[in-house]
Amino acid sequence: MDDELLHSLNEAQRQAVLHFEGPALVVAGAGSGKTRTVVHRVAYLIAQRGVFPSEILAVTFTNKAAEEMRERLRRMVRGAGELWVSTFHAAALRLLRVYGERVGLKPGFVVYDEDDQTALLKEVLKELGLAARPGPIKALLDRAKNRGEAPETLLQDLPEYYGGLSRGRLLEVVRRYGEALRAQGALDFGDILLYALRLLEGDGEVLRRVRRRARFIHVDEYQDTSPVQYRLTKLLAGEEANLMAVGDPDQGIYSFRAADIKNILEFTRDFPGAKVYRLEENYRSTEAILRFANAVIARNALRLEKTLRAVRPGGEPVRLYRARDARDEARFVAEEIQRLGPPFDRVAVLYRTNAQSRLLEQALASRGIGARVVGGVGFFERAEVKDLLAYARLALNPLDGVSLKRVLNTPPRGIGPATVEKLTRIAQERGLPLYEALRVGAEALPRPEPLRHFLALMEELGDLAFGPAEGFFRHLLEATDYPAYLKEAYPEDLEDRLENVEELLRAAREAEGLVEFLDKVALTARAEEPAEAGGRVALMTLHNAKGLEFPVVFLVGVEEGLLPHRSSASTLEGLEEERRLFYVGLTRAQERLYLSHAEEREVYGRSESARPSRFLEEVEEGLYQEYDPYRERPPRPAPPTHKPKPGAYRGGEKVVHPRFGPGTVVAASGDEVTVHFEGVGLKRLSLRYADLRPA
DNA sequence: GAGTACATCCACATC
DNA sequence: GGATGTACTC
Repeated sequence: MDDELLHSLNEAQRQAVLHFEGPALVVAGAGSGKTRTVVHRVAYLIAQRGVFPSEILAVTFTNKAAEEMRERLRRMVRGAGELWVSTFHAAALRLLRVYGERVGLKPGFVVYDEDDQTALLKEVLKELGLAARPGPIKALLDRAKNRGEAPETLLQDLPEYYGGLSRGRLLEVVRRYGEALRAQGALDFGDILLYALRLLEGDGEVLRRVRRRARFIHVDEYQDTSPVQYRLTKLLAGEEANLMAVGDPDQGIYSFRAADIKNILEFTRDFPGAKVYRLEENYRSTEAILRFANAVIARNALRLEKTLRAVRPGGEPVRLYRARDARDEARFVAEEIQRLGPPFDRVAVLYRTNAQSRLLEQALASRGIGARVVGGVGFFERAEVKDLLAYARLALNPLDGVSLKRVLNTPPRGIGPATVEKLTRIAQERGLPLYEALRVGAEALPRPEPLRHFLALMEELGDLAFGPAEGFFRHLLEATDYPAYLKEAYPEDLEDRLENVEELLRAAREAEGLVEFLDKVALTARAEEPAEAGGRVALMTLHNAKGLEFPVVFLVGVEEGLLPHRSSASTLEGLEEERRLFYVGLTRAQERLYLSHAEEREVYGRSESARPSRFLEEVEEGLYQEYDPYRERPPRPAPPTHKPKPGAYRGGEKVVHPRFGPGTVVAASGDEVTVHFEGVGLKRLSLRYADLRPA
């Protein structure tokens, strides 16, 4: 790298780039040229310090960020192919594919995604005869795994009953779940990092080898590292600690994944002698936008004091639109985008929750504005794609019970719930994996043909599993007559589903083998789907917007209950994280920033009044402008329905239900009422959900 | 075993 | 409003 490249950097960036050995923390404010700095530093290490590309590891937050960095390095550095650029999860999985057997993993182990994890938990609950829901237990498990703590430790802090289960029961479920994963040769997301940690902690030889491959380490988005990721980093960095952590405590937004901004706040304590570099010049946003953002984040206490300076003076004022309801808000967004005109891929609409995307999509579509939703229900979560992937996993690992159950009768082949029940019993009684129980069943059960059929199919697929991935799927489609099944099962959106199948084949074509393909799929975040902008507006959650930038940003739903979200507003930590989330959204904007809130919003399909976010009140009025392109708006229509609140009934009232018709309230307590409907009988209804009106 | 008709419970964000 | 689970039918 020559001097010219160094001169294209500002002073703080240059200092960071020139950092050589020992620990360093780069506190990089939003839009301060963070990636640029890291890329230059890597180039500098190689060109000026004689470091080999094969000695450098760069950890990014998403696969997409990894790809981008790899691409930028390829253009600057010779031998860039030798660099190890990857997410924590991908790096760990790669280690486990090579050394996994040293920590007791079977060669064909599979990675369970969230759905699989939930499915397995449900099985465990059923097996233990418990009626609890899997959701809260899953959250608990994930938290324990991300923190690297035994579930017992977390359980101690819980109330005696959690998710409807006693602590003892809960522990039983957690243990059984762990056993089931092991027996099936499966890892969940948390396990990937945990097993890698165990491997490196317990095997000196592997640790030495990996350290040689990672003499110089970069960790991006360090504020969002979990305790387990922290331990992995610390372990790899070792005594030498040629570690450069890059991040911004003001953008830590993943505490629900056990990320802990203490990791970055305490970096200099963890790594004594660490140099700190501060990138505080913001090249992205106009001064108007930045002043607003700075005013918001200044309210937080848990931060490293820093001031982001705007390089771009002036700019359009930040505008606030007060919408009547979410529909009005969506209309405003769509019409304003229309007013601004194409190209529309300059625009992003950001929201707190995925549920908010629907009205926005509709409003844009009805005006002929193309939109792409980043995230949401991802490609690899579509039923048809999951079916085919489940076959693939099962072919590689017959122990995988979750996949087996998914495909056993998909397409329907006469193996219904009753048969599955019998097979499960056989498996439990004889201590066999479910797949082996199938073989037993094929001999012992009264109707063995469907089972024999299925076993023969899986044998065939097993033979193909180590060939090219695309060939595997082509054979699978034909052998199961899968397209015909889709036609039968989903006549209304057959086209879409066939297109998804095609897309899967295309993706498989680019993979080397089935194992690599499945690993890649497992680690590919929903947000990272191939979604070429192509002149379309980007719609996404605030979380998904991290690391991106757009000339025009709409940040909608800036309301109490949404931002800050009702579930996080009760603690100081929660509130500060919500404020950081808002801050992340604001700092995505380069030139124009619109905020909006609605005075009424639907929650669970029922309209509720909403107040503007407290975050708006915290900002001086001069920093934004109220904006309403509809000066003369039509008079507000009367509220569509008035739904009774709990306590509205005592008994004896005449009411009307949209489906059951007229009836009489028999009893009421809180949200629950019992109503006698003429010709229907007694019904227990929840006032929150039922559209019950006085007659 | 498979299809339909409710009932239930939701959902905050994701590698 | 919508996905998922169940209870009931053929």
